[in-house]
Amino acid sequence: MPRVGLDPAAVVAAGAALADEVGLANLTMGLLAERVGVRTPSLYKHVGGQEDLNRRIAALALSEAADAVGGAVQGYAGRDALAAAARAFRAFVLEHPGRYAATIGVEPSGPDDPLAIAGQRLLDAFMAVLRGYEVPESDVDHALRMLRSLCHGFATLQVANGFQWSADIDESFEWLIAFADRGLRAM
Amino acid sequence: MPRVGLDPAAVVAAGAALADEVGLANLTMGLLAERVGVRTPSLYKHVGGQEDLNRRIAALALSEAADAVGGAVQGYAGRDALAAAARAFRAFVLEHPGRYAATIGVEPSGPDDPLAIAGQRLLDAFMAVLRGYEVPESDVDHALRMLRSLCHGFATLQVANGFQWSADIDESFEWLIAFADRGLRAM
DNA sequence: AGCTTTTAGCTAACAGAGTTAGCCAGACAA
DNA sequence: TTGTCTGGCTAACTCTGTTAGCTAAAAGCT
Repeated sequence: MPRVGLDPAAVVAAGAALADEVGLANLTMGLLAERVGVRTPSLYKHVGGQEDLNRRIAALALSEAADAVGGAVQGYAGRDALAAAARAFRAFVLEHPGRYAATIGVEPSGPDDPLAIAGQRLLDAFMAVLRGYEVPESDVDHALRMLRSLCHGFATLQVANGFQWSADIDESFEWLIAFADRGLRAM
Repeated sequence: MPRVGLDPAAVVAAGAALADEVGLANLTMGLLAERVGVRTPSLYKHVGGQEDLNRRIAALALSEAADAVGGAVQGYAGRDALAAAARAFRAFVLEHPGRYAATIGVEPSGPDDPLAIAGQRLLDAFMAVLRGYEVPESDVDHALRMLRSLCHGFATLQVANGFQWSADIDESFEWLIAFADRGLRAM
């Protein structure tokens, strides 16, 4: 038996990539094993099982999303920052629908769970956007939730093909950014 | 063998109720069969299988959501209508998380698919809200998608326990309604 | 009522996915 | 070289979805 030299990170990365390709619902342990060149039970030497795999993929996805959004915002403020963050977030979800889907419904076990840390980093990136607007301290949490709901809702509806009729989706997203910008500036 | 007198509608209704109780991911054919007092294979006399069951639950959910939102809007206009629609939608998702989850990712097979009809009815209910604002014809689609993204995003994040820290969630939702109202009135 | 047809329930059986147990050889350290 | 650790393997089990084929209850017809 030639050793493949796997480790948990490699398994999780392959799982995330596979989830993006075939959809999270079709990510099976057998398929993942085949992809990394190993028999199914061998995966259990690296991850605890399907639920653990899902959590790790989710943590990876949130971390990558935080990097993408955080990086996109660098050097911008106000409307430019908002647009950059929103576009980066949506692009990430569209490019990595499987791994992003893994983030839905998972709950961190504690404050030092990598999942919680990655999620917080993503929130921080959006928080940085809000700093470019004069939103009262008491409204920051609400505004953050609004931004998150908007971006998450739009992106997930789009990947699920939830927008049926013909109007251009990119145009709608730009419209939505402008809408949020006007609202935030008017505070 | 005493006949139970099932029919597709009863199976779907029971499935939707069970999904709300145990979560869509834990809705199993065996569990549903037990719930309706029948052996598992007997379910296949009424629904085509798990995928078909999921589609039917989704159609039921969208239809009920359309009724809830449409009913709530009756007699209101402008901000009152927006608030009524948004609250009714979120309340529905919070009360019926399982059946609403079934709507995510399903695609209608054609224009006369009950799924498409129910989805259109829900959209129409939100469209009625927009009629109370002076939004230009060219922006209606974008505004509708914005409302949908907001409501869908907020509700799904909340049922997934996606809002971590302490600020009051109901308060955030009311803030969000006010935010959308200001933005729509300013067009 | 009696006969036929339909059909909703059943048991049996199978396929596929997740998981565990236990073995064995490759890699590394002394 | 030898011993330990560990990442791979096969075998086996459970649980879920599904199909096939049977039987009796209901429904319809004369």
